[in-house]
Amino acid sequence: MILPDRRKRVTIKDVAQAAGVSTQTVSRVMNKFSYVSGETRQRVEAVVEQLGYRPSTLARSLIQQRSYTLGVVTFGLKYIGPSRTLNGVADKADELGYMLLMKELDNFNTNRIDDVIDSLLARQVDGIVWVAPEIGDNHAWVEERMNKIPVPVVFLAMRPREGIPSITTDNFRGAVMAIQHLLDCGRKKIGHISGPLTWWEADERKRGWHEALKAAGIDTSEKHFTEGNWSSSSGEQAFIQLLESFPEMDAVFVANDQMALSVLREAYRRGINIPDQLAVVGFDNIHESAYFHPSLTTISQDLQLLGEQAVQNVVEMIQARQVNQPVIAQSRFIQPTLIVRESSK
Amino acid sequence: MILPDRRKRVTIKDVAQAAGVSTQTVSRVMNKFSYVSGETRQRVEAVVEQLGYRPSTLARSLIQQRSYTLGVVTFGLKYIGPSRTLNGVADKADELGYMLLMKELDNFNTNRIDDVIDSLLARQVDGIVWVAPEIGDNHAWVEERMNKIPVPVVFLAMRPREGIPSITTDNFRGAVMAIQHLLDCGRKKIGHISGPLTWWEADERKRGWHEALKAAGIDTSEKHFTEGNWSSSSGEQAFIQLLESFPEMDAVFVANDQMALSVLREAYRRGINIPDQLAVVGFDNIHESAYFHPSLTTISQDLQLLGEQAVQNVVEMIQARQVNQPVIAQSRFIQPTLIVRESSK
DNA sequence: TGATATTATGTTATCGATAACATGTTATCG
DNA sequence: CGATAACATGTTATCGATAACATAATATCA
Repeated sequence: MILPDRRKRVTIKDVAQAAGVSTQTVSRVMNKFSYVSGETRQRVEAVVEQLGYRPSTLARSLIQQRSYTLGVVTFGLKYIGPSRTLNGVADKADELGYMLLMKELDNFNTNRIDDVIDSLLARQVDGIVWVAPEIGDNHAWVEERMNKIPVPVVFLAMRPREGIPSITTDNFRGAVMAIQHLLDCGRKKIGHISGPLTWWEADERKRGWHEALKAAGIDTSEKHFTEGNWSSSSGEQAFIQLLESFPEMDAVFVANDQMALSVLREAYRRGINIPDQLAVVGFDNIHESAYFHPSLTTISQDLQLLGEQAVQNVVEMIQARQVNQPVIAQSRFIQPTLIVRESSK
Repeated sequence: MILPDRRKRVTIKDVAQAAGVSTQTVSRVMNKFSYVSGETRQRVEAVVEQLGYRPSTLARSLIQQRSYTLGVVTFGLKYIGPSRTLNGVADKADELGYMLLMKELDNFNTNRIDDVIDSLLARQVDGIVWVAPEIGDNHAWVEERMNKIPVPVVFLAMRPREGIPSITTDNFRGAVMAIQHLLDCGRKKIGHISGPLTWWEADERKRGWHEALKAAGIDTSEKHFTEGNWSSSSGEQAFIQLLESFPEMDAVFVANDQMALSVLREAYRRGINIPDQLAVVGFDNIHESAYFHPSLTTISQDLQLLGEQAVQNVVEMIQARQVNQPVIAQSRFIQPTLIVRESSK
């Protein structure tokens, strides 16, 4: 069948006229429910097909005060973590019939955050998923302004706050699991290479390292960890530094797999056998880590799932609001899992 | 300052009433141009500030037939390539004052593609950036339907087609550069591990490998390459198979860095020295490849830039159309670069 | 100084759809 | 068989903004 030229948009009026009915009847046909006779329905449907009519979601959103669109605020999309999360968000949104209006943050100043929120609201998003992580005080605005935002918002990778919906990997528990595993392997001198400690997630992982060791009666000090910035290159530096300040170290917990990768390489260069002399545990379980040499023991977090659940959450809140149910804001944790590979034993 | 409760939206009418002017005057103040007395302007601006009024982009889009929103169609977001591209798209869109309406494809059937396009158009996107790659005949619809789509569309990672705007890394040239480099290193028996050959990009890289060798007077046959699916695990399989069918191989060009990673590992396990016995060149230049062991020689493609240029392109086409200029559809290539590291010499 | 241009503001129509209300026709039932 | 419910369709108001047109006051110039 030859499709009609779509250069000028076909509107509900065109259809109504061509079918010899009112626009209201066309609307009824398009939206299924309510009474339309079989004959009329068929006639209208035929015209719809023939003209290639698609209702304007825009116009519908305006009158219904509802857009079936979610706002997504991201940060660091060029890294794999945020994009895996975004992927989960996109899949779930699609499944539930929502589109995504995306906004990538570049830096964090509060003015800009207001703009971002406003620009999403100006387009009538029904809810917002905040994928950008908590860094420094970049979420300071949350407590103050949340109740001014007229749609549900769910935060990811944010420190749980009373009365504000959030969902995040349990970074603390993940780190504890990593340390526990190393202790089980008989290691006692466990160092840590952290992510940038302004990041809440990095801080949690470091806290897990510290607390788990403390619980095992082992003290940690400044000498036992160094700070990276998530990148492989920073990991290399951090490792070299750590070797100097903590030479007797027999295991290291690295805050992400990228940094762990360069630990593996640098260890090899220096003739440090992994895992015999030094056990290594990463965090994230990126696809490649199973193919590092040696393959990397790591804490797996399901970011895809995280994204999906966040969308599920917002949509539930949207629906609850529709029927005027009270919306309960909850903070949820998703538990990561330990994947044991060659780099530890 | 205490922000007003945003639970009920502030409209232009509220502002007009509070300021004692007509809505039109408020509109004039918001949109700068046209005559408004200084006094009135100030009064209106004060009210806008006080009520926290933000115009509804939705309503504006409806009347202006223009949304300042671009549709983005992605595929495989959980992989790093597409997300780097998306990052470029997001940055540039932001810079040019556009928002992004995102749609992630899961699989490819033509019906769904129609739906995707329709759902974007129903929201009045001003243009579309098609980030999803060409796989099999999933772009077959393009030639037939492009002229029915009433807004500019730019395709990425698509075989250039007459009259259809596209922009893509020059995969063929990249592969040729890789092979040329290996030839320059004195290698003559150069194998190839390709991506899935239904992907146009994978096919181009393979073609580059084949043609470059042919130009150097070296024949290739079925035995000299195997096919992977981009993943590290498939790369491992493909490499093992290739070692069997092409044991005398002294270099291998691998279609992406993930697969190259497992080639490095498997070679190490088998005691094959890299680069002495076997030189390895990858493709993509992912962040980690500089930290592989040995570090990986690779072809770097700037996906961020690709995304940026695509947006630049669509926006130019949108603007041209605004002033009724003819829009010239061009296919553009972005040249990749060779990064020499330890895995070849 | 009267004609015309500029400035300032308001009124009405419009974008494309649905909500709310109205009306007429056909079934159904006691 | 008359009353009421169910079905079928149309008319008008509305969402929140801007376009197009109208009007009035002031400024400018021959």
